[in-house]
Amino acid sequence: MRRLLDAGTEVFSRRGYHSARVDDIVKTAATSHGTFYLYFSNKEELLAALATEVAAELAELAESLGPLTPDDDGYRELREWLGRFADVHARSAPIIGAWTEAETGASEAGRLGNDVLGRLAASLSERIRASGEADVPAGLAALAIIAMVERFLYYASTGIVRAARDDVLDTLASATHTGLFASRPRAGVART
Amino acid sequence: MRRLLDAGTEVFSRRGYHSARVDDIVKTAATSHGTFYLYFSNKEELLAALATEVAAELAELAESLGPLTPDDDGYRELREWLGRFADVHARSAPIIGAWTEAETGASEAGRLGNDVLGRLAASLSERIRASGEADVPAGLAALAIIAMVERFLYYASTGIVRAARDDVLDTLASATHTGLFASRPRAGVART
Amino acid sequence: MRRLLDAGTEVFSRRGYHSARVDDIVKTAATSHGTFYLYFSNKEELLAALATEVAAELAELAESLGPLTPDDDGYRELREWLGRFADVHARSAPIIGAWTEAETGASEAGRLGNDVLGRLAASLSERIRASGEADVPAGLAALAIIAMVERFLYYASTGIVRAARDDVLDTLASATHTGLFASRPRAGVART
Amino acid sequence: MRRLLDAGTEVFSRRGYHSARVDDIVKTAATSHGTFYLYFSNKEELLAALATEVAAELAELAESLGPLTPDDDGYRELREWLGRFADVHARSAPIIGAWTEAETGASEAGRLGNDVLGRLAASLSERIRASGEADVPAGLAALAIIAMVERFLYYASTGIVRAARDDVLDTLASATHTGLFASRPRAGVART
DNA sequence: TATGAATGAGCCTTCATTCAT
DNA sequence: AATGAATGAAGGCTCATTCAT
Repeated sequence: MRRLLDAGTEVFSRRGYHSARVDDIVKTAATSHGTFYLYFSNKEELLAALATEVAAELAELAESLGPLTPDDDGYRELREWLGRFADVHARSAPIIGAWTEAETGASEAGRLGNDVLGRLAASLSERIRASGEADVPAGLAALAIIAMVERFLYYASTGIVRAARDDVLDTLASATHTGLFASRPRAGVART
Repeated sequence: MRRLLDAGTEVFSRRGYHSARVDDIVKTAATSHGTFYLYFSNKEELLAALATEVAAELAELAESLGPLTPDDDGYRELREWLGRFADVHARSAPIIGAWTEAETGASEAGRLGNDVLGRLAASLSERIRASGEADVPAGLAALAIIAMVERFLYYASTGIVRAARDDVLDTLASATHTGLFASRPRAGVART
Repeated sequence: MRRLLDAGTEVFSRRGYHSARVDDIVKTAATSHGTFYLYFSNKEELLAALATEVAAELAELAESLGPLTPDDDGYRELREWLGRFADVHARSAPIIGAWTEAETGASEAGRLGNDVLGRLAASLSERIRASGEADVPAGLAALAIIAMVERFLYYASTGIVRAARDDVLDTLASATHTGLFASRPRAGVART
Repeated sequence: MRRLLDAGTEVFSRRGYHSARVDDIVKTAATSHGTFYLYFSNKEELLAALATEVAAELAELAESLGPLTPDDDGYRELREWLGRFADVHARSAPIIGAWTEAETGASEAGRLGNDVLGRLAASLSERIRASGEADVPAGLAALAIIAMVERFLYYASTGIVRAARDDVLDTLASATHTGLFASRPRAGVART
């Protein structure tokens, strides 16, 4: 069962939902089709289990963020957290991608994404609020930061961004810290 | 042929690559399977054509960005450009998603993404450099900003972020402008 | 499509519903799986189509019964009709058997049997009533006669009854005619 | 083992041969797959055992028929016997049906049916012969009567015939008694 | 150019049977 | 004797692609 989950992670990550054949998973796990359907009632259910695992990891990650401050301590905390984010992201992104592709109904997938990302954003907002600083970003801004982190890590994993891990993390930490503590809303400027 | 391209856009956008059946496309276009294979030698080729179209639109978008300055004019320019980005993104994202899902080999897909995103990032860098301001972000930072814009628009389209279009654009313009002109690299802080 | 129906008749008759493989049917019809599913959305639907055909044949058979009288003319009419019954039964029984085995829900199957058998029994009752004779059998008795005919033909087809076609028909005609015109209800006799 | 036989009776009766899963039987019997294959070498063998049991019951039933006479005593005897037939039939018919569906080769199934039904018909003939009456029906006619009884009980069990048990038995007793003592062969009438 | 009926390889899923404990 | 996890052959169904008209 663990073997099937691991095999599923590997195969879904490599091929996505539709291209992943149960046969691949079963061969990777070195079991039989029968065993697969003993533990999961279909291909989608295995993916759902993986998505759930991954969502839990991300939720835990959200909790692991310490208090953020404008000073170097805050920066360091952020940068370390982003390092952990990068690790979790490497495992979770392909699974969430496959889950989105499977679209068990946008409802499920949407809810998963909503929950997880919302929790990450909430963590960010909360940790700064805890530091008592001004310029606390609205939920929207926190989500924008999460968006940047998530997508940039994806660029890095794809090779669209070709940079060393440390440079990637520095860039993100810097941009994020700036975004959190130096945002200057321009609401006054006319929209067109 | 145009009808097939449009039908492809619609169906690939709604269902992704694997779930889109040639039959769906053909019915949407009100033609026959035979005609489909008269113009495209297979399902993937139609998608490739769409991806190319979409890449061209994004390239054009990249060119349409005016000079960026730290002042309100620069902000306004940025905000307007982001409005156009949002429009193009709405059409292009599902196609690029489908193209990624199809992954005729990461090579093609990667190259496409690389080209397009690189061009967008290059535009950003260039436009600021043109304004003669300091703090010109490295290519990496420009890509981080693109990442944020792209993903945040995706959040908005999915409903993960539930906000009015103007709020979404304000948030992005603000974060982007800040990122471009107020970045304070922390290279000095020790990594852990 | 006709080829598929004929192939279905042959294969379902020989093997029943569950043992009949779509592959057998398709090979017998000299077509492909694709074609099969072009005309029928699944194995069961083909059988349903056959059951409907067969039900129509039986309904027609019910109508083809002429007036029955106690005399030799009536006997002759009955005997001829039974001959036609035997022919139709030979084709219909295996299909109805397969249909029962498939049990699309006893509802459908039950309804089919009910309709068809009810119509046959109604024909019998009606034709005698038309002859103005006494001893008109109740619907129940008419059904008992149909039961006998149906099952006895089955015995004959299976080899449980090993007799020439004419002997089988004589036996049935005789028993039926007697049953219709010489029934002596014993309602007065105490039940135990 | 008894538990397995009972479970088999229940499950085969409810679902027929092919739709009955060994798992269902094993769960109903509250044992394991391993135990199943300890007593029966395969699914079919369990059914065969049940068919044999049922055949024995029917053979016993055949023996239990007393002497038949044209008078009310004979009628009463017949009617009582039919009551016992109805009971045995309720248990045996689904099993024989499943056995037919399994058709380990028509040979086995045919032989079983042949034996059992032949024995029932023989009993009927014999009991009348014993009464010394004329018009002793040929084996064929006796089988026709058995056919009627069997099938009519089936109609009643299915709901095709919707009548109270007593009405069903009265109808059968009446028709049978008539058939046995009032048959007027029409061998003289020309066949067409 | 256009059509759409036909094809068949491929994949998901089931379930009778086995065997190590 | 009993267990039940594991096996894998078998079969229903889909859908991209072809080709005769």
